[in-house]
Amino acid sequence: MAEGPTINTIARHAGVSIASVSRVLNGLPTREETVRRVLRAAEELGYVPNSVARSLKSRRTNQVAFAMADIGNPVYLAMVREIQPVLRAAGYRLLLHSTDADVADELDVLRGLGERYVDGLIMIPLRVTEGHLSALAAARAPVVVIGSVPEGAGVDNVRTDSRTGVRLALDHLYGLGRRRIAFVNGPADTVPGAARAAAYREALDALDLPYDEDLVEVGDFYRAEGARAVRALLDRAGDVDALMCANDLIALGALDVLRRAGRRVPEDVAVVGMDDTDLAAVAWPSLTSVSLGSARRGRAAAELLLDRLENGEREPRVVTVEPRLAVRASTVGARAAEEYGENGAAGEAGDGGEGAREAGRTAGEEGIR
Amino acid sequence: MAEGPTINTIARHAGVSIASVSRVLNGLPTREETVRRVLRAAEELGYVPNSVARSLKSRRTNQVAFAMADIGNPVYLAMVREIQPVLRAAGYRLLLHSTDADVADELDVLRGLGERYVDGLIMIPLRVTEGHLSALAAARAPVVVIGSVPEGAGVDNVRTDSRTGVRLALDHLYGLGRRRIAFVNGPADTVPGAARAAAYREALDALDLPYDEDLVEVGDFYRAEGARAVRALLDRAGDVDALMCANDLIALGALDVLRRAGRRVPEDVAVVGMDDTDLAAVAWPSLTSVSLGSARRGRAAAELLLDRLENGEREPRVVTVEPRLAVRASTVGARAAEEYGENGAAGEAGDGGEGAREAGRTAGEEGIR
DNA sequence: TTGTAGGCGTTATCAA
DNA sequence: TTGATAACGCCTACAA
Repeated sequence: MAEGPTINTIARHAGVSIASVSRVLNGLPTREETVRRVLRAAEELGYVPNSVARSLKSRRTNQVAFAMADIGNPVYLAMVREIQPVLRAAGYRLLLHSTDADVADELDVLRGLGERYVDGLIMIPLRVTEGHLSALAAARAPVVVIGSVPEGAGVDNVRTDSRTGVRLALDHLYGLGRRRIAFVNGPADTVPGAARAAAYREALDALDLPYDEDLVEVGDFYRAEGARAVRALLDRAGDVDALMCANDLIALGALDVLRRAGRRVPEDVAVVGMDDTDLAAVAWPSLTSVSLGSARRGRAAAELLLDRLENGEREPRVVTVEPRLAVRASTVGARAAEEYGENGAAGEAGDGGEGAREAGRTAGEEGIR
Repeated sequence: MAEGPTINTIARHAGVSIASVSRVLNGLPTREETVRRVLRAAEELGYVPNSVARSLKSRRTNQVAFAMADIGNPVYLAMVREIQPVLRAAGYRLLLHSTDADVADELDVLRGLGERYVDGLIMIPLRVTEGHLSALAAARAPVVVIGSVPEGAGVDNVRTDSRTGVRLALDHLYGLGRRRIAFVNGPADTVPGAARAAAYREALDALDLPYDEDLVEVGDFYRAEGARAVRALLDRAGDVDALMCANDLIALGALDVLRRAGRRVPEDVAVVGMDDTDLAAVAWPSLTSVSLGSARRGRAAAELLLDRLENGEREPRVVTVEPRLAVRASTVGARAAEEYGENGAAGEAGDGGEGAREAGRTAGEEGIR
């Protein structure tokens, strides 16, 4: 761990000034003889430029941060997987912040931009408070927010459209002849919780189905909670023939409970999840799920940020990613599901940007394919 | 995005020297009046110290990098989830490198340490070449390697023991009365592939079971390949009564094929995976899997690195994480599996360090629980 | 073509 | 207790 050589060391070694060293290293016009001597010295000494010093001078770190609640969440994970290569290709390193869905943490991250340890930030706030808006306005580096943010927040914004998403699912279920379509939501006081609840009512309306309180259960966005909620639902409304779940984990819990209750999926009860995570394809029966385009949102966010880093002064932009329905066995049965193709959704990563990259052979430690 | 204030700005504002500003900001003894003026100016100007300048001076970045093949891989993901909070608690930011399992990339990361953009590195090399060894020896910052590394490599090292892992699985299967235990491996020329192949032979030996070439199939570490391999196996050795799969994805592929072939799991064929990823608990039937302690390995690596950052000169240390068997339905049946507890393995995160942290409510975008 | 010198924002030393 | 000043490693006018 010897102290590394600096341009000073090289200058001495090569018998030139540090300015010449810098010039050579940056490819500025220099006498050939000098170039040779500098390069040789650099080579011999194993010189590597100090990025911190360079950053201080250039005011760029070539680092970008991504802040989300928890990297263990498959939705955020899908985003990271897209964000990382895009940034990397542009020469940026990726820094990860797990905010644990804590508002104070999120605000800290925003204020932390003043430390200038990154050139920009992609963030998914749990919810958007007043504090967020003022912190965003005062941010000392470009920020891209994933998740809806009010007009005039002054930041680039990537959204999805859960309204349409829920609508796709309910239309699908309706088309399959389902009429008693229950809804299992997460907490109503979260942004997505509220949005999805509203979307459910709207979709029912559009289909001319009555809104029945007995068919709605609110729990949390976890598997165990999903199970609990579905048990409650079945007790209360034994005639449900479809479950719209506010995310895939809830849906997995639903599958567990239905299986134990002896209800066949999808014959007796069809189940739809949301987010179209990797888990949907692994579940049995495989899970029909509304894709909210996590990967595409991640990619879009990265691209917006890069663009803004080149071009700091353009107007803030809003990108909306359209939801899709990934049809699988939990609504149409295993046989039909195969006809839809292996996973229903048409290439989540979109536009030739392949989501699941070839990872070579990691031997027992591989991503899903 | 106005240029931020520096200690110079504050000094002018407060009518003191930059030295005084620095002192106050660092809590060094200062006259109270001066403290007040500096703090007020800092407050008014919204001063935030520039971490780049600070790093240049202090020669510490408070950043640590984690380099693995692909963050989408559930095994690495489990590691990141442990590494992140440990580092964060110690005041370090986490930087992510996806090497795509490319040796050249890995070496680049090691050489890149010379840029001093991080204080240390945790890395999982795909395989350990000569190049790795010399790059490790020349590394300009402390490195912790996850995965076996030869004695004398001079770096901290976290390992698992796949030998024992496979042994646990085969003992379990044997105990259930299985005698025709096939093995589905990934490429034999990878480190884990080779290790697991050897472990399988050894475990057979220990059980006095014959090694039967027909019972071994080599493919890749993916679900589709696992499916292919198992089809081949069934064609060739229809009497297999158990499948030892070299990772969970292969095992998932196996479940698909068995289901289609009308073989009941576990009644006709028991299936064991490896790595005990989140997917194992989601699969149906839920998958018995050898846990190689991904989370614990991650945590151990982070702790080793932190220790070394405090104490640069101690001897390199080797930590070995013991494998465990997570028994689930794919070997003992759904009913019995429940008696083992929800997922068989006794708290993978170990030692009170809870792996699956409460993530609050992320509303539709949650990790598995 | 090259070298000297100043500055990026901090910290730390040394006089005053 | 405070201020001037010199680093940290690099880049870049500007002068030679």
